[in-house]
Amino acid sequence: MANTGKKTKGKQKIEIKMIENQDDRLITFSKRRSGIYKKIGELSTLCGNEILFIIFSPAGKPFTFGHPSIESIANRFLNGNIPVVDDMHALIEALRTVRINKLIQLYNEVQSQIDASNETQRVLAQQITSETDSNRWWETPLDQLNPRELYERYSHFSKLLDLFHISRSKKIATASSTVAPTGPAEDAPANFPLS
Amino acid sequence: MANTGKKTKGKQKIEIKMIENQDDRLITFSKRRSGIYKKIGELSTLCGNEILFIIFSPAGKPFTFGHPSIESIANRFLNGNIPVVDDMHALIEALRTVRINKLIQLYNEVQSQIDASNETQRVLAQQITSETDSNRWWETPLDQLNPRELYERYSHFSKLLDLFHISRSKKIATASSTVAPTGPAEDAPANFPLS
DNA sequence: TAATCTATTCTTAGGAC
DNA sequence: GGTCCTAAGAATAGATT
Repeated sequence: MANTGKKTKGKQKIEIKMIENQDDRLITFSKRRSGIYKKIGELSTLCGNEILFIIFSPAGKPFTFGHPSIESIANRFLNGNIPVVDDMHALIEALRTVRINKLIQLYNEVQSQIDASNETQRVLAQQITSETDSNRWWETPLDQLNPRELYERYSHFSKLLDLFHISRSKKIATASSTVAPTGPAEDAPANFPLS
Repeated sequence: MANTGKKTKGKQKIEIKMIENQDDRLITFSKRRSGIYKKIGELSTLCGNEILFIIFSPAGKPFTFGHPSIESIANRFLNGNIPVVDDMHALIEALRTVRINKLIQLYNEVQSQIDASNETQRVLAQQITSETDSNRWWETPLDQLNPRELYERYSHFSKLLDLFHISRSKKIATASSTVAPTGPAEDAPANFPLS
């Protein structure tokens, strides 16, 4: 037979650079992301460790993958499973671990609030236009590590919200007492000024 | 030649379950972690997206891998590169993205504070025993999403610190004003009571 | 501890549906 | 979007150095 008999070209070597064709890029993104999920799951199982994986799609949408459950990470310290603290260094390590776990837990809370279902999405959207509850998640500060930066961000947030006539009549609850009052809505530029 | 001539056994198939032998487990952890780093880097390059990867070693030590720089993710929103917000859903998405980016930034801050160098570690340890600055990082609350839980945690922290005669004379600064005063140090059980 | 080796398994690019 | 297929490239278990 003159024909090679090969039914497909099989895997081809590709150069590691941005895939220009959007369809190919999306396919590759999906395939390789799954492959990484699998590898993460295997590594977690093989080595008994805990993993958080966050990836932003080209469109900016975040995908996460945690192994095992992220809750197990967050609860490790709360359950009293504190590593033997036999010196100052170990204490610092333990506190760091807690802090990181808290981050993960926080992330997961946000994630579950948003991604739970389309219904949740609808409820959130409804709340924006009808409720005045100041305890909504996007209005609570994430932390107090950098009060100044946090203030600036929330100032931006409040402007954004104003642009959409959302929070005109509310105070933005933050850890800082010096948050500027949110002014009336203005015409909305695509990029609002930063200060 | 009766000998097979094979110099090694090559890659063997393994069952995906906890590797009991600690040496093998550590080797596998190191090898596969590198492999995942590589795949993440490739995916980021191929598809132009941004990735954060956090993995806790069996000993609890966190490893991170971000592609490209984590700063680029955190700054995306601050730089005014806000996606066109043409409806309420998109606004929610944008706010969520900011929130996640803030988490990433926070994580990175903690990471850099701790991992920068051994010297930083030493300085921190020294501060524990000699300074009274209430703004030290491990005493500032991460967030205010769950004040009750935060209070409980810091109550535990203060007990831990007491056990090591660290913070006997200080108040633990928290977002809550109802933090229990830290009592005198007691004998240190491996697992202190949770309430 | 880290790098190297090699045979084998695993992953995946490119299609087809 | 998802599945299946194949063949070739890539990763890696087990060992050595």
